[in-house]
Formats: sequence, structure tokens, C-alpha cells
Amino acid sequence: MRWEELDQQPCSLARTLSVIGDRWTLVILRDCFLGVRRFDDFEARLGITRHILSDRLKKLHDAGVLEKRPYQERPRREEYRLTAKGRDLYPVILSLVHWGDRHMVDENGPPVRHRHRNCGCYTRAVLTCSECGQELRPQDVEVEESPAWAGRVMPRKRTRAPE
Amino acid sequence: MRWEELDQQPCSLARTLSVIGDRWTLVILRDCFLGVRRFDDFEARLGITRHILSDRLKKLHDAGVLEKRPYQERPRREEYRLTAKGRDLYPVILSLVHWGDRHMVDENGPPVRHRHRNCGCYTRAVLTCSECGQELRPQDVEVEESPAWAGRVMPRKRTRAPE
DNA sequence: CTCTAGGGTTCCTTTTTGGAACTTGAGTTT
DNA sequence: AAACTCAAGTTCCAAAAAGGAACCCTAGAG
Repeated sequence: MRWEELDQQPCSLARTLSVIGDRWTLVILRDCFLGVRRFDDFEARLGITRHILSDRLKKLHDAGVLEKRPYQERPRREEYRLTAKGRDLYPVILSLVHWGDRHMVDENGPPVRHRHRNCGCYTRAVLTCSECGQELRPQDVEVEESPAWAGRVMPRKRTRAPE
Repeated sequence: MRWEELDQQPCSLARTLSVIGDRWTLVILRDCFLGVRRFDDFEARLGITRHILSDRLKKLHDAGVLEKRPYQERPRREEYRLTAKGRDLYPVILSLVHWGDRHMVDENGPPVRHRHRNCGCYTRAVLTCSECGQELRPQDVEVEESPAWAGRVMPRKRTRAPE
């Protein structure tokens, strides 16, 4: 399977990865959530080559995750901002950060903390069920083919029982 | 910045991506959560080349995300299973799936559904605050340098206010 | 003695990155 | 007026990674 075929697959994860499943895309998005908007700022902060940065911003724009908004005319300059679709990626970013905080820290501990303004506490992101509000753990979630996709779903065969 | 330098950075997201921020790694992990454990099964399901699959499984094993467990002797065969560290990636996977379900579906809707065994409902993953239980939205979260990292944190400069 | 299964490795070609220099339009300085 | 600066890219070439196919090893089965 080539990378470009990924968004054709009947799998929401594969399709999401066709947009953001790239070495650089997620660190670009991290910076978007931190308020970075301009080409040169991304370049300076990320240590990415202009070449690749240009390509990734274009792809994120084409995917509707970022929008370009002019911030001056003569010469026209545009900045990149998250769209609503892009802001919906926040859970992905926070889950990744949380895992790193838990498993990839050194003796200094996590480099940044997240304070939840609503309650004032340092917070950790917890994934919960939209219906009952309990924490979602892998063993509590049963994956079912939806009827519309019956027989054509990406998980082609169940090889053995999960954990 | 080269890819290998990413895990040196004082940023939990960058460090997480140094382990899983790869084209193939997340689809391999998706299959792990679906119960796939063997080399040939991964290969058949993913359409990945054996070369790359071998490399990614080795990296995930080295990172402590997967463990090899023998399931027969003579000839010795081993299968790959998620460790506790690997299972902690579940929120990442579910967040990605959820975003795809919301933004990347076609007329058939999401290809799979997730049923929460505890409450019996089809569920959507919601990110909530570990302290107060409310949903975590980008605008409610304030990012602070932790004291141990003051002045050396990856977000090197705040270029302008966030959204 | 050959075939199959499982789990890889090797070799070679194509694609993607990394790195650095060049471009464009407009304002500023000398 | 010529030279310099800024922001946002684009171009070109070398290096690294991925794709594809064939080959290797161990061991049991026919």
C-alpha cells in the first residue's frame, strides 16, 4: 500500500493518518495550538526545511485543517490558522503529550504542564465514554463493523482474540 | 532537525512522535489493539513490505511498546504483544479514529463502531479533565513551562497570542 | 528429497527528505 | 538610485528512506 492510498481505506484511523500521519505534521499542529501562525516562525521553531514546511502547510490547507488568512497587503502576506476541523484535533495532540509525559520523561519530569482554567488544576487528559462518562479502557471497548461496511471493513480478518 | 534528534527535545509530543510518529507505526498499533500478533498477519493485513514491517516491529520492541513472546519451540516462533506502555497508547488511537469518524467519512458513515461494554452504548471518545471531569477544550487549557525546564522548553518563543 | 510455514534479510530501484541558494514584491537605509 | 531587509516561498542536488521482489533458515509433513 502506498501512502496516497491510505485515505481510500475503510478505516477512520488510516484516513486520519492520511492527513496527519507524518513525521512533521503533528509538530506543526502542536505549534498551531500554541499560537504560531507564520511561515518563518514555524521554520525557526521546528528546525524543518522550508521545502517540507511549505509542502505540509499546503497539505494541511488542502485538507481543511488550516486556513490562510491575509494579515497585510502590499506585499500580501498570509498566516495559517486552525479551522474548526483543525481544532478538533486537540484530543489527538493532548493524548500524545500525555503519553509522552507518562513514558518518555527524564529526571526533569514533563517539560510543560497544562492548567485547566475551569477548575484551576493541573490536568491530565482522560478519555471517557460519551454516553456514561466512565474512562474508556481498551478491554471495555468492543469493535463492531457498521452495517454499511459489512464484509468490506479494513480489519480484514480477526486472527486471534484481543488481549 | 533530523528525525532521530526528536526524542532529545524537551517536548513530550516530540518524544512520543519519536516512537510512533511514523507512517506505518500507528496502523501496526491499530492492528495490535485488534488482536493481531504475528509477523505474517501484520503483513497480510497492512500491505506493508516485510522490510519495513520488520524494522518497525523492532523499533516498537526496543521502545518497550511491544514485547516478543514465544508461542512455540522447535522451531521457535515469537509473537508481538502490547506491553502496558503500549496499551497506554489506546487514547491516541481512539482520538485518531474519532476524528476520522467525524471528518473523513464518506456516504457510508464510519466503517466501525465502538460499543462500551460497561454501559452497552455506542461510544465516542471524549477527552476530559482528570481533576474536574469536564471536557477539555483547547481554549480552556493554559500551557505552562514546568520549573525544571524554565527557559529551555521546546516552545522557544511565543510569537503571538493563541486563538 | 521436496514442500510448506513462519519470520525474517538482501539487493536494487524509486520516492522523499535535507540543505543551501535563489526569487519575488515591497518598504527602508545610505 | 543602489543596496539591504523581510516574509514567504521555489529550485536544485545529494542523502536517506521506502517499495518490490527474491532469497535464507529451521523444522515438520508428504
